[in-house]
Amino acid sequence: MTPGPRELLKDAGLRITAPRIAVLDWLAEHPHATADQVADGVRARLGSVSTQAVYDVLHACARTGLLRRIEPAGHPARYETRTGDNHHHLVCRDCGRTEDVDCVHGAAPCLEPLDTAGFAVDEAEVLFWGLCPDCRPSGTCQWC
Amino acid sequence: MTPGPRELLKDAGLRITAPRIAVLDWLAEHPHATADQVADGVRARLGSVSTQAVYDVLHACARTGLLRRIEPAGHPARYETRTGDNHHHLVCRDCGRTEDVDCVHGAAPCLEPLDTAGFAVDEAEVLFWGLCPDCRPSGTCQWC
DNA sequence: ACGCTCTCTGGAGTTAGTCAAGAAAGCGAA
DNA sequence: TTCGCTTTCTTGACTAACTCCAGAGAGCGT
Repeated sequence: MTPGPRELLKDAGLRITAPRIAVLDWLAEHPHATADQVADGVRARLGSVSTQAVYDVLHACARTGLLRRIEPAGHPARYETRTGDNHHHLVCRDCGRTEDVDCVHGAAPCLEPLDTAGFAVDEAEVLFWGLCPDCRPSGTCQWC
Repeated sequence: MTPGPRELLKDAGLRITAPRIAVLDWLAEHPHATADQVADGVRARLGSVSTQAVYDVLHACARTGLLRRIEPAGHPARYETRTGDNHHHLVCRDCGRTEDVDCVHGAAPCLEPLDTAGFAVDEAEVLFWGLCPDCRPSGTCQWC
């Protein structure tokens, strides 16, 4: 049994509040949502929540590892509850739709650069760019 | 001998204008610069260039393959003249400093997702996140 | 040298998010 | 179960990094 939002928040040392529970609940059902979408979803459930509160919750949860933040270039940030494993993402260049892809190489960090130039590397992020099925057949397709 | 900006622009079917030459010249000397930095550099050379012109040049050149655009999450986009090969990047979480890394696996596309979920994938982007030598020794370091 | 078309200028507008101050609410201790 | 400290939420102003638009200006093929 996976732990509910209350346990997750408690274990992370965060206070249990209605906005936080609603954000985690909603994101569990709607992975890869933007902050805007999360705000809408949470408001539908709680009535009224400030934008700032949503951003605070998302940041607090991302910081403590309850949520993972994905920021595809040119698109607003997206959040997901699937953390801990080192999976990667497919992103549609057109609509920003994002899907999970399992790690190509097994365990994290999955890839190591040849020369780190003195950087302390802690994560290898892999994004696969393309067009999703919905955007692909349109006339704007530049790959066919 | 590598071709100069004029030849590159001509071959790409773009008009040869002072802002374009200046942008390409300046970027060749300062890889991984932001649009802001490019604008400053170009203005230092030409006197006065509109922000819009800089963005237009960067977009036109990125579209025709003269420049590559890198957009690390949470940092402004950066541009580089090294295109054609499938190299990747090291990005500092703190200051956004970006460095080249040669492809971990040889030839492009270098990686293939196991399941593309119907996406037409055309690029695998790899970003190595960490802290650069300048940001690393500071007290805010969370990895040591 | 002409004129079509692409490019640049200047200014307003947008998106996605941050900052700050005070009110409200969680939660450990009494 | 109440107190009071601290975190969290609300409201509203603010910012960075772009984008959009209309018109002026400048390449370049003929």
